[in-house]
Amino acid sequence: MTDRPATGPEAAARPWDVWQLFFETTARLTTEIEARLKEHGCSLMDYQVLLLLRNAEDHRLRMGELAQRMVFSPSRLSYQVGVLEKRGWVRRRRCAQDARGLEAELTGEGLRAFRRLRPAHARDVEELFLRALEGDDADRLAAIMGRLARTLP
Amino acid sequence: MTDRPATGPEAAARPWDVWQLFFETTARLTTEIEARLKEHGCSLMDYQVLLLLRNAEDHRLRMGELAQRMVFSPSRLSYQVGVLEKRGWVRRRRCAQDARGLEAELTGEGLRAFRRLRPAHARDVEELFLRALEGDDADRLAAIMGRLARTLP
DNA sequence: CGGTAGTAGTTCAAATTTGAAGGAACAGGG
DNA sequence: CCCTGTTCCTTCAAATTTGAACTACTACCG
Repeated sequence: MTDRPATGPEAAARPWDVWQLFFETTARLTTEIEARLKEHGCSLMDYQVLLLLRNAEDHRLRMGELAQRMVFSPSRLSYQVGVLEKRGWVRRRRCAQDARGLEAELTGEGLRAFRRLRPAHARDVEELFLRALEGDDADRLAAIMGRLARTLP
Repeated sequence: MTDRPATGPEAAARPWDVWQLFFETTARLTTEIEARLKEHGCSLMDYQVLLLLRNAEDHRLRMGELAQRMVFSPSRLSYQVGVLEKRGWVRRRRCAQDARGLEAELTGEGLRAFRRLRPAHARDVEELFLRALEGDDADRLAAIMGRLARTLP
Protein backbone atom coordinates (compact mmCIF):
# COMPACT_ATOMS: atom_id res chain seq x y z
CA MET A 1 0.00 0.00 0.00
CA THR A 2 1.36 3.36 -0.98
CA ASP A 3 0.01 6.68 0.17
CA ARG A 4 -1.12 7.33 -3.37
CA PRO A 5 -3.39 4.51 -4.53
CA ALA A 6 -4.08 4.60 -8.25
CA THR A 7 -7.57 5.95 -8.57
CA GLY A 8 -7.74 6.38 -12.31
CA PRO A 9 -5.82 6.88 -15.48
CA GLU A 10 -4.17 9.99 -14.00
CA ALA A 11 -2.45 9.56 -10.67
CA ALA A 12 -3.60 12.02 -8.00
CA ALA A 13 -1.21 14.92 -7.63
CA ARG A 14 0.39 15.48 -4.25
CA PRO A 15 -0.88 18.80 -2.88
CA TRP A 16 2.56 20.20 -2.23
CA ASP A 17 3.72 19.27 -5.73
CA VAL A 18 0.73 21.08 -7.16
CA TRP A 19 1.73 24.20 -5.27
CA GLN A 20 5.32 23.97 -6.45
CA LEU A 21 4.31 23.37 -10.04
CA PHE A 22 1.84 26.23 -9.90
CA PHE A 23 4.42 28.55 -8.41
CA GLU A 24 7.16 27.69 -10.86
CA THR A 25 5.00 27.65 -13.95
CA THR A 26 3.51 30.99 -13.06
CA ALA A 27 6.98 32.44 -12.72
CA ARG A 28 8.14 31.02 -16.05
CA LEU A 29 5.04 32.20 -17.82
CA THR A 30 5.06 35.76 -16.59
CA THR A 31 8.81 36.02 -17.04
CA GLU A 32 8.49 35.03 -20.68
CA ILE A 33 5.53 37.29 -21.36
CA GLU A 34 7.31 40.16 -19.66
CA ALA A 35 10.44 39.59 -21.72
CA ARG A 36 8.49 39.68 -24.98
CA LEU A 37 6.55 42.77 -24.04
CA LYS A 38 9.75 44.54 -23.07
CA GLU A 39 11.06 44.17 -26.58
CA HIS A 40 8.36 46.67 -27.44
CA GLY A 41 9.55 49.02 -24.71
CA CYS A 42 6.98 48.36 -22.01
CA SER A 43 6.92 46.27 -18.86
CA LEU A 44 4.01 44.01 -18.02
CA MET A 45 3.06 46.24 -15.11
CA ASP A 46 3.13 49.30 -17.36
CA TYR A 47 0.76 47.48 -19.67
CA GLN A 48 -1.57 46.37 -16.90
CA VAL A 49 -1.93 49.93 -15.66
CA LEU A 50 -2.75 51.14 -19.16
CA LEU A 51 -5.28 48.34 -19.51
CA LEU A 52 -7.03 49.12 -16.25
CA LEU A 53 -7.22 52.81 -17.08
CA ARG A 54 -8.46 52.15 -20.57
CA ASN A 55 -11.27 49.99 -19.21
CA ALA A 56 -12.18 52.50 -16.52
CA GLU A 57 -14.94 55.07 -16.69
CA ASP A 58 -13.53 58.19 -18.36
CA HIS A 59 -10.17 56.46 -18.52
CA ARG A 60 -9.51 57.36 -14.91
CA LEU A 61 -9.10 55.64 -11.57
CA ARG A 62 -8.36 56.76 -8.06
CA MET A 63 -4.81 55.93 -7.04
CA GLY A 64 -6.04 53.70 -4.26
CA GLU A 65 -8.41 51.82 -6.53
CA LEU A 66 -5.65 51.32 -9.06
CA ALA A 67 -3.30 50.08 -6.34
CA GLN A 68 -5.89 47.54 -5.19
CA ARG A 69 -6.44 46.17 -8.65
CA MET A 70 -2.74 46.05 -9.44
CA VAL A 71 -2.01 44.39 -6.09
CA PHE A 72 0.52 47.17 -5.51
CA SER A 73 1.52 48.92 -2.32
CA PRO A 74 0.69 52.63 -2.30
CA SER A 75 4.31 53.62 -2.70
CA ARG A 76 4.85 51.19 -5.53
CA LEU A 77 1.85 52.55 -7.37
CA SER A 78 3.02 56.08 -6.78
CA TYR A 79 6.35 55.22 -8.39
CA GLN A 80 4.73 53.29 -11.23
CA VAL A 81 2.38 56.12 -12.11
CA GLY A 82 5.30 58.51 -11.88
CA VAL A 83 7.12 56.51 -14.54
CA LEU A 84 4.12 56.49 -16.84
CA GLU A 85 3.58 60.18 -16.23
CA LYS A 86 7.14 61.00 -17.26
CA ARG A 87 6.54 59.01 -20.39
CA GLY A 88 3.42 61.07 -21.04
CA TRP A 89 1.06 58.11 -20.96
CA VAL A 90 -0.75 59.04 -17.75
CA ARG A 91 -1.63 62.26 -15.96
CA ARG A 92 -2.45 62.88 -12.28
CA ARG A 93 -5.49 64.98 -11.45
CA ARG A 94 -6.68 66.08 -8.07
CA CYS A 95 -9.94 64.41 -7.19
CA ALA A 96 -12.96 66.72 -7.09
CA GLN A 97 -14.94 64.83 -4.44
CA ASP A 98 -12.03 64.33 -2.08
CA ALA A 99 -9.16 66.79 -2.03
CA ARG A 100 -6.90 64.20 -0.40
CA GLY A 101 -7.13 61.95 -3.38
CA LEU A 102 -5.77 61.85 -6.89
CA GLU A 103 -6.93 60.21 -10.04
CA ALA A 104 -4.67 58.67 -12.64
CA GLU A 105 -5.94 59.42 -16.11
CA LEU A 106 -4.88 57.90 -19.39
CA THR A 107 -3.65 60.52 -21.87
CA GLY A 108 -4.27 60.40 -25.59
CA GLU A 109 -0.65 59.50 -25.94
CA GLY A 110 -1.16 56.70 -23.43
CA LEU A 111 -4.15 55.36 -25.31
CA ARG A 112 -2.16 55.34 -28.53
CA ALA A 113 0.67 53.52 -26.79
CA PHE A 114 -1.78 50.95 -25.50
CA ARG A 115 -3.26 50.37 -28.93
CA ARG A 116 0.18 50.05 -30.39
CA LEU A 117 1.26 47.48 -27.80
CA ARG A 118 -1.92 45.44 -27.64
CA PRO A 119 -1.62 43.29 -30.76
CA ALA A 120 1.81 41.91 -29.96
CA HIS A 121 0.99 41.36 -26.31
CA ALA A 122 -2.30 39.67 -27.19
CA ARG A 123 -0.43 37.34 -29.48
CA ASP A 124 2.06 36.53 -26.74
CA VAL A 125 -0.68 35.72 -24.23
CA GLU A 126 -2.47 33.72 -26.88
CA GLU A 127 0.63 31.74 -27.73
CA LEU A 128 2.03 31.19 -24.26
CA PHE A 129 -1.12 30.88 -22.18
CA LEU A 130 -4.39 30.44 -24.06
CA ARG A 131 -3.06 27.98 -26.61
CA ALA A 132 -2.13 25.52 -23.87
CA LEU A 133 -5.68 25.42 -22.53
CA GLU A 134 -7.56 22.45 -23.99
CA GLY A 135 -11.20 21.44 -23.79
CA ASP A 136 -12.82 23.13 -20.82
CA ASP A 137 -9.48 24.00 -19.23
CA ALA A 138 -10.21 27.71 -19.50
CA ASP A 139 -13.48 27.37 -17.61
CA ARG A 140 -11.99 25.10 -15.00
CA LEU A 141 -9.02 27.37 -14.50
CA ALA A 142 -11.30 30.39 -14.21
CA ALA A 143 -13.44 28.57 -11.66
CA ILE A 144 -10.41 27.57 -9.62
CA MET A 145 -8.90 31.06 -9.72
CA GLY A 146 -12.26 32.48 -8.72
CA ARG A 147 -12.43 30.22 -5.69
CA LEU A 148 -8.84 31.07 -4.78
CA ALA A 149 -9.58 34.76 -5.05
CA ARG A 150 -12.65 34.50 -2.85
CA THR A 151 -10.69 32.63 -0.20
CA LEU A 152 -8.04 35.32 0.00
CA PRO A 153 -8.29 37.82 2.84
CA MET B 1 -26.92 35.47 -31.10
CA THR B 2 -24.17 36.62 -28.84
CA ASP B 3 -20.55 35.67 -29.14
CA ARG B 4 -20.95 33.62 -26.01
CA PRO B 5 -23.79 31.15 -26.45
CA ALA B 6 -24.81 29.46 -23.23
CA THR B 7 -23.40 25.98 -23.50
CA GLY B 8 -24.14 24.73 -20.03
CA PRO B 9 -24.76 25.63 -16.43
CA GLU B 10 -21.52 27.62 -16.34
CA ALA B 11 -21.07 30.28 -18.97
CA ALA B 12 -17.89 29.95 -20.98
CA ALA B 13 -15.18 32.28 -19.74
CA ARG B 14 -13.75 34.78 -22.19
CA PRO B 15 -10.13 33.90 -22.82
CA TRP B 16 -8.82 37.33 -22.01
CA ASP B 17 -10.77 37.43 -18.75
CA VAL B 18 -9.26 34.10 -17.79
CA TRP B 19 -5.80 35.52 -18.31
CA GLN B 20 -6.58 38.63 -16.25
CA LEU B 21 -8.12 36.61 -13.45
CA PHE B 22 -5.20 34.23 -13.45
CA PHE B 23 -2.71 37.05 -13.39
CA GLU B 24 -4.40 39.00 -10.62
CA THR B 25 -5.19 36.00 -8.43
CA THR B 26 -1.66 34.74 -8.70
CA ALA B 27 -0.39 38.13 -7.59
CA ARG B 28 -2.78 38.31 -4.63
CA LEU B 29 -1.97 34.79 -3.56
CA THR B 30 1.79 35.07 -3.65
CA THR B 31 1.68 38.52 -2.07
CA GLU B 32 -0.29 37.18 0.87
CA ILE B 33 1.85 34.08 1.30
CA GLU B 34 4.96 36.20 1.09
CA ALA B 35 3.63 38.60 3.71
CA ARG B 36 2.91 35.78 6.14
CA LEU B 37 6.25 34.11 5.64
CA LYS B 38 8.01 37.41 6.19
CA GLU B 39 6.57 37.64 9.67
CA HIS B 40 8.88 34.75 10.41
CA GLY B 41 11.83 36.64 8.94
CA CYS B 42 12.15 34.99 5.55
CA SER B 43 11.07 35.89 2.05
CA LEU B 44 9.32 33.42 -0.23
CA MET B 45 12.35 33.30 -2.49
CA ASP B 46 14.61 32.63 0.47
CA TYR B 47 12.35 29.74 1.37
CA GLN B 48 12.25 28.34 -2.15
CA VAL B 49 16.02 28.27 -2.34
CA LEU B 50 16.21 26.44 0.97
CA LEU B 51 13.58 23.99 -0.26
CA LEU B 52 15.39 23.24 -3.50
CA LEU B 53 18.68 22.73 -1.73
CA ARG B 54 17.12 20.54 0.92
CA ASN B 55 15.62 18.30 -1.77
CA ALA B 56 18.84 18.15 -3.75
CA GLU B 57 21.41 15.38 -3.62
CA ASP B 58 23.84 16.18 -0.79
CA HIS B 59 21.93 19.40 -0.19
CA ARG B 60 23.80 21.07 -3.04
CA LEU B 61 23.08 22.48 -6.45
CA ARG B 62 25.12 24.18 -9.13
CA MET B 63 24.40 27.90 -9.28
CA GLY B 64 23.14 27.59 -12.82
CA GLU B 65 20.85 24.73 -11.98
CA LEU B 66 19.46 26.64 -9.02
CA ALA B 67 18.92 29.71 -11.19
CA GLN B 68 16.97 27.64 -13.74
CA ARG B 69 14.72 26.14 -11.13
CA MET B 70 14.14 29.43 -9.39
CA VAL B 71 13.47 31.17 -12.70
CA PHE B 72 16.13 33.68 -11.69
CA SER B 73 18.65 35.52 -13.82
CA PRO B 74 22.25 34.61 -12.99
CA SER B 75 22.88 37.93 -11.30
CA ARG B 76 19.72 37.69 -9.28
CA LEU B 77 20.66 34.23 -8.06
CA SER B 78 24.13 35.45 -7.23
CA TYR B 79 22.66 38.18 -5.06
CA GLN B 80 20.10 35.86 -3.48
CA VAL B 81 22.70 33.26 -2.54
CA GLY B 82 24.86 36.08 -1.20
CA VAL B 83 22.08 37.09 1.17
CA LEU B 84 21.58 33.54 2.39
CA GLU B 85 25.30 33.11 2.75
CA LYS B 86 25.59 36.20 4.95
CA ARG B 87 22.81 34.75 7.06
CA GLY B 88 24.79 31.53 7.38
CA TRP B 89 22.13 29.37 5.75
CA VAL B 90 24.06 28.57 2.58
CA ARG B 91 27.69 28.16 1.62
CA ARG B 92 29.39 28.44 -1.77
CA ARG B 93 31.83 25.71 -2.80
CA ARG B 94 33.92 25.55 -5.92
CA CYS B 95 32.76 22.71 -8.13
CA ALA B 96 35.20 19.80 -8.42
CA GLN B 97 34.23 18.73 -11.95
CA ASP B 98 34.25 22.21 -13.42
CA ALA B 99 36.44 24.90 -11.95
CA ARG B 100 34.32 27.59 -13.54
CA GLY B 101 31.32 26.57 -11.52
CA LEU B 102 30.16 26.87 -7.95
CA GLU B 103 27.76 24.87 -5.88
CA ALA B 104 25.41 26.32 -3.32
CA GLU B 105 25.20 24.07 -0.30
CA LEU B 106 22.74 24.16 2.55
CA THR B 107 24.47 24.54 5.93
CA GLY B 108 23.31 22.86 9.11
CA GLU B 109 22.13 26.26 10.20
CA GLY B 110 20.20 26.57 6.97
CA LEU B 111 18.57 23.20 7.42
CA ARG B 112 17.49 24.16 10.92
CA ALA B 113 16.08 27.43 9.61
CA PHE B 114 14.14 25.52 6.97
CA ARG B 115 12.71 23.12 9.52
CA ARG B 116 11.75 26.01 11.75
CA LEU B 117 9.98 27.86 8.94
CA ARG B 118 8.28 24.92 7.27
CA PRO B 119 5.30 24.34 9.59
CA ALA B 120 4.01 27.89 9.43
CA HIS B 121 4.57 28.18 5.70
CA ALA B 122 2.92 24.83 5.05
CA ARG B 123 -0.10 26.01 7.01
CA ASP B 124 -0.23 29.21 4.98
CA VAL B 125 -0.10 27.35 1.67
CA GLU B 126 -2.68 24.92 2.98
CA GLU B 127 -5.00 27.69 4.07
CA LEU B 128 -4.61 30.07 1.14
CA PHE B 129 -4.11 27.67 -1.74
CA LEU B 130 -4.88 24.01 -1.11
CA ARG B 131 -8.03 24.61 0.88
CA ALA B 132 -9.67 26.36 -2.08
CA LEU B 133 -9.16 23.35 -4.34
CA GLU B 134 -12.28 21.21 -4.42
CA GLY B 135 -12.95 17.82 -5.96
CA ASP B 136 -10.39 17.09 -8.64
CA ASP B 137 -9.31 20.73 -8.88
CA ALA B 138 -5.80 19.84 -7.76
CA ASP B 139 -5.40 17.27 -10.52
CA ARG B 140 -6.89 19.54 -13.13
CA LEU B 141 -4.76 22.46 -12.07
CA ALA B 142 -1.66 20.27 -12.09
CA ALA B 143 -2.53 19.04 -15.57
CA ILE B 144 -3.08 22.56 -16.85
CA MET B 145 0.13 23.87 -15.31
CA GLY B 146 1.97 20.92 -16.75
CA ARG B 147 0.70 21.70 -20.22
CA LEU B 148 1.56 25.38 -19.79
CA ALA B 149 5.06 24.49 -18.67
CA ARG B 150 5.61 22.20 -21.64
CA THR B 151 4.46 24.90 -24.03
CA LEU B 152 6.93 27.43 -22.67
CA PRO B 153 10.17 27.92 -24.60
C1' DC C 1 -15.66 75.81 15.94
C1' DG C 2 -11.33 73.01 17.88
C1' DG C 3 -9.44 68.57 18.72
C1' DT C 4 -8.63 63.91 17.41
C1' DA C 5 -8.48 59.97 14.89
C1' DG C 6 -8.41 58.06 10.34
C1' DT C 7 -7.62 58.20 5.14
C1' DA C 8 -5.06 59.15 0.62
C1' DG C 9 -0.80 59.67 -1.37
C1' DT C 10 3.93 60.88 -1.35
C1' DT C 11 8.75 60.66 -0.11
C1' DC C 12 13.04 58.80 1.52
C1' DA C 13 16.46 55.28 2.53
C1' DA C 14 17.44 50.62 2.20
C1' DA C 15 16.84 46.22 -0.18
C1' DT C 16 16.15 43.93 -4.31
C1' DT C 17 16.12 43.19 -9.41
C1' DT C 18 17.72 44.07 -14.05
C1' DG C 19 20.86 44.11 -17.80
C1' DA C 20 25.23 45.03 -19.62
C1' DA C 21 30.08 44.11 -19.02
C1' DG C 22 33.90 41.51 -17.23
C1' DG C 23 37.07 37.57 -15.51
C1' DA C 24 38.24 32.90 -15.29
C1' DA C 25 37.96 28.28 -17.01
C1' DC C 26 36.57 24.77 -20.63
C1' DA C 27 36.48 22.90 -25.54
C1' DG C 28 38.12 21.96 -29.67
C1' DG C 29 40.45 22.89 -33.78
C1' DG C 30 44.81 24.12 -36.13
C1' DC D 1 50.52 24.38 -27.41
C1' DC D 2 47.74 28.52 -28.81
C1' DC D 3 43.72 30.60 -30.59
C1' DT D 4 38.83 31.37 -30.61
C1' DG D 5 34.40 30.82 -29.12
C1' DT D 6 31.55 29.43 -25.22
C1' DT D 7 30.05 28.65 -20.50
C1' DC D 8 29.66 30.02 -15.58
C1' DC D 9 29.39 33.16 -12.52
C1' DT D 10 30.19 37.82 -10.55
C1' DT D 11 30.14 42.81 -10.45
C1' DC D 12 28.47 47.38 -11.24
C1' DA D 13 25.19 51.01 -12.15
C1' DA D 14 20.58 51.99 -12.91
C1' DA D 15 15.73 50.83 -12.18
C1' DT D 16 12.39 49.04 -9.23
C1' DT D 17 10.26 47.58 -4.79
C1' DT D 18 9.66 47.78 0.16
C1' DG D 19 8.40 49.75 4.47
C1' DA D 20 8.53 53.36 7.53
C1' DA D 21 7.78 58.15 8.10
C1' DC D 22 5.42 62.33 6.69
C1' DT D 23 1.81 65.85 4.67
C1' DA D 24 -2.65 67.22 3.65
C1' DC D 25 -7.20 66.55 4.04
C1' DT D 26 -11.71 64.40 5.90
C1' DA D 27 -14.85 62.87 9.51
C1' DC D 28 -16.62 62.96 13.65
C1' DC D 29 -17.29 64.27 18.45
C1' DG D 30 -17.72 67.44 22.10
